[in-house]
Amino acid sequence: MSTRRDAVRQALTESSGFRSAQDLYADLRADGSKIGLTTVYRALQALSDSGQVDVLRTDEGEAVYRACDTESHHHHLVCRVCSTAVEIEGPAVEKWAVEMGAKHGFTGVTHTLEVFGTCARCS
Amino acid sequence: MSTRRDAVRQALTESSGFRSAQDLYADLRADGSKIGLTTVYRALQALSDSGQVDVLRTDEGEAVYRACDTESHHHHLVCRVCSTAVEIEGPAVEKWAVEMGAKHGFTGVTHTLEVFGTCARCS
DNA sequence: TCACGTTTTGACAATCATTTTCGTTTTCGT
DNA sequence: ACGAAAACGAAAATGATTGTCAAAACGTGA
Repeated sequence: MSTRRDAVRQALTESSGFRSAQDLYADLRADGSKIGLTTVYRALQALSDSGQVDVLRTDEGEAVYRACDTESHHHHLVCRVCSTAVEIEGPAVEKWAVEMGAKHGFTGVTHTLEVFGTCARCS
Repeated sequence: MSTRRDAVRQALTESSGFRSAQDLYADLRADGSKIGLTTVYRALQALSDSGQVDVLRTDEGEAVYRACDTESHHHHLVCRVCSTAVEIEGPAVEKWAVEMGAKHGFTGVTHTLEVFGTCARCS
């Protein structure tokens, strides 16, 4: 739809890692865009609502976003230094989570799982 | 050491779920304590630094704490409604995470994993 | 018990990411 | 081109968390 949202999506796509809203805003402005911070937040909200970008929280509680190749369920292997991420899958974990939930009487089970480390380039 | 820190630890222990600093502060004050919010944050910081309590972030980015039975590595099955949590282990997942890291050249691999659902009582 | 240096505490101010508010500008359909 | 609806952006508001700093509690040696 909007040119602004596309700009945000593209800024995100140009990075292979997770980026914060403030980050993206700074990048866009640095590239000459007159976009406002509010719009960046709105775009990211819309993109994550529609499942086009993944969101996760840093240890400090800041939200970071990533435009992933697939919209299907997956996890990430994230570099602690440069935040670059690789999409990974773990079928066994999915099953394990559901089983654990059932075992303790929990319904509607979901889970969050992220793997962190230092990538080859940053080592 | 301090009575204050013990008060926070106990307030946390009395709950089987994850609680936020603001939450604990409200509880303590409601119980008649004159403790300050700053002190609650300091106590939680110290307790988590020493590994006596586990911390995780809600979707909204708020930090929530829990006094777990074990200090060894484990994960949680958390009720989405009442936040009660059960400590769970997944040996297979631990190995999987490390393997995934190695496969992509990542070193110093760690991971975060939490399972969410609605507990039997809240269903 | 008293004086004094150290640690802990709590009221209040400062931060900082994120959200709201609210005019203004653009976009679209007709 | 025209008006309604959607998108924008600047600035103010929010809310959790942290920093500051003076007062209070503690411990200890005299």
